[in-house]
Amino acid sequence: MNKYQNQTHLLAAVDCIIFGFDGSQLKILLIHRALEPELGKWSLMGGFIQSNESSEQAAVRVLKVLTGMDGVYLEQLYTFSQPNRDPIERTLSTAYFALVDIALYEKQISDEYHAEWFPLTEMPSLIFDHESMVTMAREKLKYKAALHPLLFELLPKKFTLPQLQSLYQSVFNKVLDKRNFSRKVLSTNLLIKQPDKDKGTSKKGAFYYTLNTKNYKEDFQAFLNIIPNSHLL
Amino acid sequence: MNKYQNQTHLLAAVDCIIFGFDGSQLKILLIHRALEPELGKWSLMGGFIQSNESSEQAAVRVLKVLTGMDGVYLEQLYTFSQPNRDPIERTLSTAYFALVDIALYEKQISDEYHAEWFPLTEMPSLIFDHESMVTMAREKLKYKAALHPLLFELLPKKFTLPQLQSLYQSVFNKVLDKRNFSRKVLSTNLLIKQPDKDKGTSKKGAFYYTLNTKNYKEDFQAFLNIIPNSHLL
DNA sequence: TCAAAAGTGTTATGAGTACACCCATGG
DNA sequence: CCATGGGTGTACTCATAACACTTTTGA
Repeated sequence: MNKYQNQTHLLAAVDCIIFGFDGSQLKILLIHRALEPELGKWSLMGGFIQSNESSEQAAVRVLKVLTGMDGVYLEQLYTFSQPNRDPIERTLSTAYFALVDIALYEKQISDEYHAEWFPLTEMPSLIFDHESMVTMAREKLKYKAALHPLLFELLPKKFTLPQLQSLYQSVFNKVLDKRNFSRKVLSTNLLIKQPDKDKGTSKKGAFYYTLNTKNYKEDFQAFLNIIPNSHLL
Repeated sequence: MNKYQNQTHLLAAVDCIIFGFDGSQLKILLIHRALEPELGKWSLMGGFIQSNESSEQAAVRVLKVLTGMDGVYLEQLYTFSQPNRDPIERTLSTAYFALVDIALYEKQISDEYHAEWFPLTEMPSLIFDHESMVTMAREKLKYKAALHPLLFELLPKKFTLPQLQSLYQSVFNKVLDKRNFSRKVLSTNLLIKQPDKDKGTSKKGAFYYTLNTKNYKEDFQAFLNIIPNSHLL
């Protein structure tokens, strides 16, 4: 059968907003753009969708090729489609946001891939509409993390309650009461206490926990309320 | 400057999942597809993105041209990108979902535009991946309506509490207690009681309410809890 | 021995839920 | 006058939020 007649063909790309947490602050991974225009400026990780792949597959490929990351949390965010968003040629971009354990990639990335982690508070200006993408991704992260146990994706396999609390405090920019926090988190039955402690940040040491992955998968849709409602947005 | 070299160009389309409420059930608006392939089968309202418009603008245009609708609630849902989703030619489709007051368009649409409202329970099979789009749209509607005062978009300017409750019950497929429902809804300060009554469904008549549009816009991000948490998903 | 972080318990308030009766009116 | 749907109040339970002291141990 014939192709559709007289329709505008255009390019389709993906861009990834990659969040990491280093134990005290949220960071985002950026690269120096390798293409004209805007070569050398800071940019999200992105690439064009190839003819045989979906946008999800393109996002996975881009992450793998540009950072070595594999198997990280990835979620479609929004498709940006302003006709002039790329000055060279009309390009539609579907943004994905990714959550990674920064420790797994921190060294590797700056050495091999010439990318850089920026604290969200110190992010440089970005090309095209990438700053809107980041803004939207931050909002979605807050929104979704308030309702679902999403932030564990940012932590190592073993983590402590103080680490987890510090992560929530960074994302929501709120100080939380540790007694209420630990009671709520533990009441979800998502955590399994480990026998060993992290002695890195205190003399007493803090017990490690791991995710109960079975409950995690089943309860992902469950509503958490780690954050009091009134602080949600 | 030159165009990007050696990249795959493709078509980009929008498809709209249009929800309406007729007072007792949720409905979706479908049309007979006007193009080969699958000419004559049921389909969502859609169209290709033109060279000078964003996908949002394309969705607004499609709605206007295919149904006469204007100024309705419209929100980007997801971009569907399987390489073979359209058998004729690679086409990326960004799905939008729309909420409309069915009464404003019910007659006009079937007479002028040959589209048809289907109860969600009696939806025919659809072309391409349109059924996945509808499934995702229904989930998002439920999710978002549980947290935000979204469903008012489906009602006329003046509506009664029994109508509103019936709408929530349809969306969540749950019977709600009318005493608790009215207390919660009224406590949001989103409703303004009108002096007149709708005598259509009872002898006593039910008071009309209108939206407090100022509070509505300000509080849209507020979390509602009309639906008890445990029934959310 | 002391400084610094980890860990834990109680109480008060408010939200959520279950539940039943009276009201207004058209036929 | 009565059947039908509209409208309202109360009491119980449970989740939330505020709050302070003890424990551990390396330096």
